[in-house]
Amino acid sequence: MITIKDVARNSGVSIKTVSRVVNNQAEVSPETRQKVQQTISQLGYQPNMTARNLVIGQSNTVGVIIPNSADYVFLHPFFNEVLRGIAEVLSENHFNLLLHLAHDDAPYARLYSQRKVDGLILMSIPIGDPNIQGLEESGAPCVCTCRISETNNSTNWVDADFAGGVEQAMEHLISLGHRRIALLAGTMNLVSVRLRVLGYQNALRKHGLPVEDGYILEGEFTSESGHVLAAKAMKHPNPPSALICGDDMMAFGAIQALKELGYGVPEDVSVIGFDDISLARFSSPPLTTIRQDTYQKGRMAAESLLAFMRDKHNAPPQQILLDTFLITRNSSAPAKN
Amino acid sequence: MITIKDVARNSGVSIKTVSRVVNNQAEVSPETRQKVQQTISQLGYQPNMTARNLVIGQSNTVGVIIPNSADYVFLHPFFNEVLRGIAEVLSENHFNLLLHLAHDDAPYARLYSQRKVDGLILMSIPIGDPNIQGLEESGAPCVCTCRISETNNSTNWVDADFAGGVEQAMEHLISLGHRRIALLAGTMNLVSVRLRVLGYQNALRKHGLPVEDGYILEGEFTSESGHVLAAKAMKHPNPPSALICGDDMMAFGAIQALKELGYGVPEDVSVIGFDDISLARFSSPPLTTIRQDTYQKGRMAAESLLAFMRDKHNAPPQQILLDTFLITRNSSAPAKN
DNA sequence: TAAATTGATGACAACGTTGTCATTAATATG
DNA sequence: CATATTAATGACAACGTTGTCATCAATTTA
Repeated sequence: MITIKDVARNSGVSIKTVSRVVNNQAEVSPETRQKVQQTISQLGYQPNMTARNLVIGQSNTVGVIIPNSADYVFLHPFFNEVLRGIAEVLSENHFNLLLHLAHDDAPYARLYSQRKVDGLILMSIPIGDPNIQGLEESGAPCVCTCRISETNNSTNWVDADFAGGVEQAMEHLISLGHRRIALLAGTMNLVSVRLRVLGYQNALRKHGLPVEDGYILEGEFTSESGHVLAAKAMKHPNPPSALICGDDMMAFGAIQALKELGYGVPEDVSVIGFDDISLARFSSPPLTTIRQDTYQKGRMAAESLLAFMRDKHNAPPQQILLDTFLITRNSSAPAKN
Repeated sequence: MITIKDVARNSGVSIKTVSRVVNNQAEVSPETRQKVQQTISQLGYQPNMTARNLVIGQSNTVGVIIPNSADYVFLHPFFNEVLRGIAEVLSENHFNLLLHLAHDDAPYARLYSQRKVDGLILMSIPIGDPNIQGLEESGAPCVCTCRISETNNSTNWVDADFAGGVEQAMEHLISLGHRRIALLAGTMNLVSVRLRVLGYQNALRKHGLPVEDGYILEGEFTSESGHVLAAKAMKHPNPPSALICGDDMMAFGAIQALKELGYGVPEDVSVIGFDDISLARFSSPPLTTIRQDTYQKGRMAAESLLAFMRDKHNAPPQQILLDTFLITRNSSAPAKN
């Protein structure tokens, strides 16, 4: 391995001068600079970042935490769009991206305490995650792509407007004449899911509609879960004429279940998804859904973290709410009666 | 920041002894060990991995390279399954995962030269990638989830059996009576695509069928491309009765195009995909496709790399071919005539 | 002309670990 | 009992950088 010493010896200067050239610092004469640069490319020298990081006391790396206990998060189609947004921003800012699966037994705060990363982006952390406390104690700069609790405003977070999105879907359905609308929600230990419920309730209240018992069904963000919950919803004594699903995967499963039960979509039952993943328009019928800009979400999360890291003392926690958009396709139609 | 010195001072031993305790080395008396461990948890000491890595001369990190010039690779649904496989194996082996988008101007060999990673996993690198040479010169341990060239056997790689998979699909279609089968391939600068073509040609030859001009269409792994190519295929003077697509996304686009042109799928035209992504069974009709175990592919790639890194000198390059499986759903049916 | 300032450079410590080797005390061996 | 061996520990160098400060020559200022 070629080190800075080799370069120094070969170009007849001190290691400090080589360091100055490598880091593009001013106080080097043009001749010396050129001589050193020539030696560097001749020897193929590359600075050892580990040594550099040790001295400057940071790693130029950001950790991205993904819960692996809930497999669907990692495998969910929206996940790589967020990740891509994050990766691009980090790359533009010459930061590395350390991808880390959260297990229960490996507290991710260690990534910071052990100086592997300078900050963390947390994706879809469930409420009550035991690692959160250790994380706060460690003092790691941190941004969540979800709120950690509904009321929390001491953390940085970037969220889609889940409540607003569901409200949009409700407005759409209500304007089509639907009055019996069920919500196939995700796991209630996610704030994003609780916010969907909030939006659902807000819309009902606004239009003076009753909150029917058994119209809010809890499940997971998978097609299987959507399948199960849709079947369950239709067994309700007063079955709904429309379903709003926690995400598009659930919606796909729900549509399949409805078809199996002999319901036409959207003739008998309207179905609305959430996310607008790239396949939403290939389902049958093409899916009406609430679009969230997941790529942008990733970019914002990374930018917010970098800004916070640069200016830890003065920066107040940033809380960013991203707009959602109703994409009307063919899975929603006027209510029958 | 608490360092090893603080722990040493607080427990009245030398830093070397603390180091021994931290690294669970044998030659420490039980009493000393306990005393030190107590101080560690009392002070909340976490070793600085940067310093450690500097001394031991490795980073315990593996880089995963994803080309970002071809966006579809990153955004492709199969990608996170591979990544998850990789991430799990690395995590099990206490390695970190550095995710890196390949741009043209940032040669990824530097990740190794600069000691940021101990080895690399390359995903879907196109033929003629200018970074490959620098990578070989750097001597970085390396595994590709694709072959870099058809004939290359000096690199480690893990591949699905693309040729065999397409051959399976061909056998299936031929047994259903199809004789006019087109291949909607991906970009020809990927070895995996060339291997698909190879499988296609093998099957034709085996059954004494002619290679019809204009039946192999080049495109991208996107639904848009599938849409365009399917339309193009059906304009052929002797239009095909079946389409084999480079991946499921293309198949979704192709099915949509066929429907728009008034063809029934599978009554008029059979369509077969590749990958069996989780949504393949939600398309309409549910998609017949060649399944590849992408999660396993990720695991194998990571395991192969770790094995190679442990034993760089003796280990010959590993070349692993993973089986594919035909999943028969409803998008393929007997030929009409 | 002498003193002060500037520019270019290098010697050396520091970052927080681990590796090497020496030292000491306790134990085993002849 | 004297010597050899083992176990436990620590002093110090090393890893490859950057930061601090000193040095020296060249220039500017008074």
